[in-house]
Amino acid sequence: MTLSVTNTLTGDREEFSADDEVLLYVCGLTVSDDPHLGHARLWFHADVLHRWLAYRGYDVRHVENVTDVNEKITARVGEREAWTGEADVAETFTAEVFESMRGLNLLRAEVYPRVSEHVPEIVELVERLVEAGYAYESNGSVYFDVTEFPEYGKLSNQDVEELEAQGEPDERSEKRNPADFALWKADGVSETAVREHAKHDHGAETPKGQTWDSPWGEGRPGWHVECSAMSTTHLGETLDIHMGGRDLVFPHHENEIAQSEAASGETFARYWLHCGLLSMEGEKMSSSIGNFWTVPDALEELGVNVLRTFYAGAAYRSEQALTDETVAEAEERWDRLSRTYDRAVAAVDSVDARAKVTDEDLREAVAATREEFERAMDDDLNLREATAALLDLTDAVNRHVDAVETADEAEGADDADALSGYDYRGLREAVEAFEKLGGDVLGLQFGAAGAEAGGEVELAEELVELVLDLRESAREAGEYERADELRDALEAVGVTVEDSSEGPTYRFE
RNA sequence: GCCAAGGUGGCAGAGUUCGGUCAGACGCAGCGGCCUGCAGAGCCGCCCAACGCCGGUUCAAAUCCGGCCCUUGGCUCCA
Repeated sequence: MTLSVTNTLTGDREEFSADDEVLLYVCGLTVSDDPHLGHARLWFHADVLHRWLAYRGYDVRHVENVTDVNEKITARVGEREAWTGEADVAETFTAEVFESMRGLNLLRAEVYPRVSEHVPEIVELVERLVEAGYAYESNGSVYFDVTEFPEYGKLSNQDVEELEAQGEPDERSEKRNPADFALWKADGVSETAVREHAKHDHGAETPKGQTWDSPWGEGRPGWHVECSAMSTTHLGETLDIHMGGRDLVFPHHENEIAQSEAASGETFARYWLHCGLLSMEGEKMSSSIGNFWTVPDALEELGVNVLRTFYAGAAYRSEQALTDETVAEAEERWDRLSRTYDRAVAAVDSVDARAKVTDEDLREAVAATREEFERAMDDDLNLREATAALLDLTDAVNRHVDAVETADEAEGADDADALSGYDYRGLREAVEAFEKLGGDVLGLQFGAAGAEAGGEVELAEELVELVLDLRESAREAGEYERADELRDALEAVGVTVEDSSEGPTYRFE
C-alpha cells in the first residue's frame, strides 16, 4: 500500500511517489497577529504528513516560511511602545509563532526562512523574470504579465480572459493587464494600505515599512514572490509537496506557479495539498473577522493532546467546525485513549513477565489496528479513520483488562499480581501501538501528564495518596458521607478519583 | 458574475478516486443493562434513523451524467 493524496492541480486522488528524500514546503503565515487555531490546523496537518512520510521511511526536508514583510505588519507599528518599526512587530509575533509551534508538539521544520532575510534572492528572481520577458517595470514597480504565461490559471481553473474582464479598466494604471500582479513595489507601504489594515489610529506619522535597494529603485517585495524565492533557495526548483490553506489557492499559489515556472522552466510543485478551513460560528476563523481563538489560549485551556485529537477528527482536506460540542467530543476521545493507555501500562507493569498467557482476541485487535491505521493514513491521510482504529483498540484492551480483573476477583486472590492472566506480550504490543501510531504519527503525548512537572508532581501524588488512604478507612467503616466529602474535596482541587475493584485510582485534570 | 470545495443520522464526521461486498465507520449526546454503597471509568445493547432537490444511464447509484437549490472559500492581505 502506498500513500495517495488529493492533488489540487489535477483535482484527483493520486499515488504519491518520490525519491528517498521528500521536499515539503508549507505556506506559513504573516506575522502580524497572534496565531490562531485556523493556522494551527494547517500546522497540524503538515506535521502529521511529515510524520507519516517519516513513518514510511522517507527523509523529509520540511521548509516553512515566515512572512515578516507585509502591510498588515507595518500597520501595527506604534501600537506598542517597543514597536518602532515593521521588524519589531514581526519579531514579537514570530516569537509567538515559534512558542505556539512548540506547544503544539510539532516536529521542527528544517528551516523557517524569513522574507526580510531573502530580499537578494527575491530581487534576483524578479530580474530573471524581467529578462525573460515575463515581467515589466513600471514607475519603479515590477509586474508579472499574466498574458505571457499561457498556463496561468491551471491550479485554480481561472480563465485569464475572464479575470481581465473583471478588472476595472483603468487608463492610468501602471499595469498592462488588470490581472497582472506585483513582484516588486516601488517605495514603502502606501498610506491607504496602512489605513486599511490599521486597527487603531495611532498618531500622525504613517509608517512606511522597510524598503530595500533594487535595480528599479527603493522598494519592497510583492506579495507572492517570497514563497517562490525562498522555496527555491532552500529546496530547489521542483518541490515534491506544496501545502497550504485552501484560501490561498488563488491568487497566491497560482501566482507562485507562474513566477517559479516562468523563471525555471521546471514544474514548481508535483503535489499541491490544500487544507480545509476551520470554521467557527459558520464562518472561517480569521483574524480580520475576529472570530478566532489564539493558539496559546487554546493550549492553556485544552492542552495539546485534546487539540491534536480535535484536529485528527476531520480529514485535512475537509472543512472542520469548531464548536463547544466538537471540542467536547475531542476531549472525550482523548480521555478515552489516554485512560486506556494508562490502564494497559499499569497492567503490563503489574504482570509477571514469565506468565505465558495469550489472548488471541487482543493480539488480533492490535494487528487489525495497525493494519487499519496504515490503510487509513495511506488513503489521503484519513485521520478520522486512523483515530477510529486506535479507538477500536481501546475496546479490546479494556475488555481484556476487565476480564482479568474480574477473574482475579472471583478467585479471591490477594496476590493478584502473580496470578493475573494478562497477556503480557499482547498488552505490550497494544502499548507500543498507542505509542507508535498515536504518539509518533499523530503526535499525541501518552502518559506525559505526570512526567512533565517532575518533583512537584511526586509530592502531589504522595499527598493525594494520603487523602485516599483516609477515604479508604472511612469507606471501610461505612462512613460514606465522609468518603464522598474527601472525594469532592480532591475534585475541587483538580484531582479526579475513581474507584475500581483494585482500589481507587486518580488523575490530575 | 466567475472559479473552487461541499450538502450523509440529534451533533460531528467517514465512505464518493475504482457503481454492487456500504448505507448506518469511529466518536459525542441520549436511553437501558452489567459492575458499584454512590459516582466515575469500563463492558454489552438500544438509538425504531440520514445519502439537498429533480431527472437520466444501469440488472444495480451516496458513488456516474445533466439541471436546479443551498452553504462555505476565493476573485483584495488571509493557513
